[in-house]
Amino acid sequence: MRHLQTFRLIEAVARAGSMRKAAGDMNITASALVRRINRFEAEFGAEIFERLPGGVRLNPAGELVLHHYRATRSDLSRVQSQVADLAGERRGHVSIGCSQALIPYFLPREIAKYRAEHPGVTFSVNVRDRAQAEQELASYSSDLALVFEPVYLVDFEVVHVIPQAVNVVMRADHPLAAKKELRLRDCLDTPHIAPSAKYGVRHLLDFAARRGTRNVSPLVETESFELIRHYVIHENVIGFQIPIGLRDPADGSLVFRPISERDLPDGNLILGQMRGRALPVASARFAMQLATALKDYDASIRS
Amino acid sequence: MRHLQTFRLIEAVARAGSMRKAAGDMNITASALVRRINRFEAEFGAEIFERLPGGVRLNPAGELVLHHYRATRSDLSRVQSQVADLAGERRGHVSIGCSQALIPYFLPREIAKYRAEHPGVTFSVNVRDRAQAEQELASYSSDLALVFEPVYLVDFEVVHVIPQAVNVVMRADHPLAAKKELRLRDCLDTPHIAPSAKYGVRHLLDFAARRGTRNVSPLVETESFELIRHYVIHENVIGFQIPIGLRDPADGSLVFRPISERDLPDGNLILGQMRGRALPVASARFAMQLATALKDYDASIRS
DNA sequence: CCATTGCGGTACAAAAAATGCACCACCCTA
DNA sequence: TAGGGTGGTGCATTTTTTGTACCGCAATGG
Repeated sequence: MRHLQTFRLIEAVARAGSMRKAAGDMNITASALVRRINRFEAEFGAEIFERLPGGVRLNPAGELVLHHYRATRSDLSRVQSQVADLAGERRGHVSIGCSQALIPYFLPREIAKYRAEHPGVTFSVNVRDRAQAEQELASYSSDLALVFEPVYLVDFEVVHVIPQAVNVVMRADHPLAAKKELRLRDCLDTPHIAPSAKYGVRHLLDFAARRGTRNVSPLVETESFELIRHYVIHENVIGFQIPIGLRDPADGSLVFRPISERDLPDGNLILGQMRGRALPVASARFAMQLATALKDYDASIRS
Repeated sequence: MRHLQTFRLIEAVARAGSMRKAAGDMNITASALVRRINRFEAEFGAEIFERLPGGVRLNPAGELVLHHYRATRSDLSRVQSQVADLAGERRGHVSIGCSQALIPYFLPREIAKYRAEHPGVTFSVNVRDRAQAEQELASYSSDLALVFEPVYLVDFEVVHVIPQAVNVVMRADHPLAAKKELRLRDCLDTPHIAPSAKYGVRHLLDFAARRGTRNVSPLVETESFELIRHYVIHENVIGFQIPIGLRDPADGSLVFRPISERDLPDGNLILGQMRGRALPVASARFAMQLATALKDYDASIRS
């Protein structure tokens, strides 16, 4: 939609922090860009950038303008999506920010299932930590967030929530594998590998450990749960993950055991969107499918 | 804002029902207009007008596009208003659709009071019946509605409400003027002049009369409450109006008496806006002032 | 301390886009 | 069947936008 071009340029300038850089990014001359910005400011009635030596920065008015643009763009794409729906084309794009645990099993299955019915719908899936996922909802960078233990910013609206207990991941021959349920102290006493602090699993572990005046002291700390799953095969230590990110391997080499609820409360896996936003048709339908799938999944692991 | 020009043209075409007429209205050639519309449809990905012999009409997709435009325009003007507020200019425009009763006394006083503090703010005030007022909120044609007994469409959000009893208006020498409070049957038995059916006062009267198996049979039926107030001076009949549209004249020629609540329940005078819409700063502030004024007014007539 | 570098901004010509004019095919109506 | 209305289109013209080459300025780095 060409009538939003100026806003796209404004966004690029805000991102680049410099008109000349932004001009390069947008394949345009700096002079043309400068004039578009200046003309917009004149027409709009106020400056939207602070001119600093060495670049520019959005001022508060500019923040408002940028937010208006993002809301407009989002609403327009919603309209286009609804129109495509009207015409029976059922096209669209769904953009999701999610925790790592959803990557290996849950989301691939759900996306494939959705695309089987609506082949015209495309997806973007990005791993984001709890804060990032919510921030991207607010900037209309993604339509949905599916995160473990979100931080609950003001604009976060919960669509569906299921509880998930933190599980211990280890080799089948690990001493602790014999027990059906583990105590937190056993886990902390044995060598362990843990995710870094910005993830919900670690957050819950830290909180529970501190309550028992203990500390999580991982021998390896990582941002990758995939690393955790694979590392425990090579060195016989324990790792942590939530069940939705785990599946018994065919060779039985890995086992998972929940940590007793006495020590560690269940965390929440939450599907959310930006508060008050009208999602595009495809995203809204997919969110509904996800909510159903989460509900069924939760029912299945409880039975 | 020039980037919305195409949408303005679309709106004009939708209003005119013909591209050539719209082209005339917008001081542009039909050819230019046709090409802009066609280019927009190509870019948008779908037709937004039905081509009929003898003109064009918005199709459902077009309705969505037009609604998007109105929402966008409204949000943009909200942003501009907020920015002006940031800059301490305190400019803006407030657009109100209201019932006739508010015209003579209440709104002029409140608007003057507001403008005394914010001289940069301009107003448009239009008399609308109950359905129109709400419909104009939905199309972003007005920011606020202040109506007696609204019909409550889905998108109507109540900001403040006060009860108002239907009053009888008559000359001081009318026989019924002797009583402090009138019964409905007395009013229906005496010659009366009444507003037409689309107004809340008549709606309440009709409803109450039918309950008593009676009929409102006005000797003059009018859409103008001003006519009612003046007519009862010339022919000694009774008329109806709500208190907020009435004030004792200096010469004591007119008197007002409430109809007993046993016969006629109080109606609601309601200040509302479009559901979920973020109003421009000036409109939001004025709505708050109106709510306070209504509350004070209600308290004063009860004491 | 002065040359260099990168910044936003601007004059002028070239390129691109929008517009106006004349005209077409079409459909309804008188 | 003729006439007036509709949406749509080729072409020359006008308006707008862009690119090139600059300017003045402030920070930076030898």
